[in-house]
Amino acid sequence: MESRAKYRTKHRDDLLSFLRTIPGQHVTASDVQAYFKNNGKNIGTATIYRQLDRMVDEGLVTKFTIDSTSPACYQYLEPETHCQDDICYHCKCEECGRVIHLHCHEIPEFHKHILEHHGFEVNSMRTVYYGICSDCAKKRG
Amino acid sequence: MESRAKYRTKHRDDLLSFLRTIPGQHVTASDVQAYFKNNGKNIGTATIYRQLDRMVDEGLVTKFTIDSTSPACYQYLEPETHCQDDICYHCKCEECGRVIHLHCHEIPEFHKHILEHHGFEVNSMRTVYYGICSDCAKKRG
DNA sequence: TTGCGTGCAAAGGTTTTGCATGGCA
DNA sequence: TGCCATGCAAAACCTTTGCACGCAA
Repeated sequence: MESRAKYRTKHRDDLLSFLRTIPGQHVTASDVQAYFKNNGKNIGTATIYRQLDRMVDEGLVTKFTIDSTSPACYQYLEPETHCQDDICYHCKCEECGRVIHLHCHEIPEFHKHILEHHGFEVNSMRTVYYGICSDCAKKRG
Repeated sequence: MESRAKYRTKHRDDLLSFLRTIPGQHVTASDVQAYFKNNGKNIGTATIYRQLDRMVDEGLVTKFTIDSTSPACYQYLEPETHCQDDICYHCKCEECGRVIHLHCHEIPEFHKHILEHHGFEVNSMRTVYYGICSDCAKKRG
């Protein structure tokens, strides 16, 4: 099945340019819209969702959800960091709600174990580790 | 800070009884409401959300989200499997939607690493590994 | 010229909230 | 009796959809 021909539009270029200025960061559709509004450019909500979803399909961007009440997050994937070594993993603190980006070499090895011994191929971009961050652990005592 | 006194109500008992009949299964708030409606009992939407969220706080139930458009899932946690040795870990297949319960001794060790080297205390009951199950991987070829 | 992209507004669906009433302790 | 729980409806919120028009190729 062929996919439809895709056009390169000004909005798409603007979106990609913006995303490239914030590598590794998470933004919501509404964050993106606010950024353009602050810079005098208006992009419709639907357009932002449509372009972002298209980029997810194209593998340029990942999308993930922390929980059902907060909006979806999008993150631009830098082409040069597509190698397994520099992927960041997401830890969400259940107490303060902060999302910590973890760079840990043991995680890919752990995922490899799960694949080889349990046949399940973990999607690193999608999986979120829930727990308590060090700051909140200290406060708890 | 003290937490408020909590009451034991008929709706709460009904909800817990129902959840205990479907251990390891995931239900949405709307599934739960439909179940009671089919059995002639009416429980308001808000009540279901409020009780379910309270059970999550109490550690009786876990809640997780597949993506931002589908509703949140709730799962009753059987008390007898609360001991560390028999905790099962949840893997959700992004393709077929199935949830695989994994018993793996490397997971607690991995979580220990995250805690000791990165200061983040993973909550095993809440964390869900997203990815592709072996069946779907085979179908993909 | 063809058909994809866009804007706007409306619709769709889930979850939360306000308030009066009912029920547990 | 004092709070907490509930029901109902409305509100809030994110995301998708329909349609007419604009624009890329």
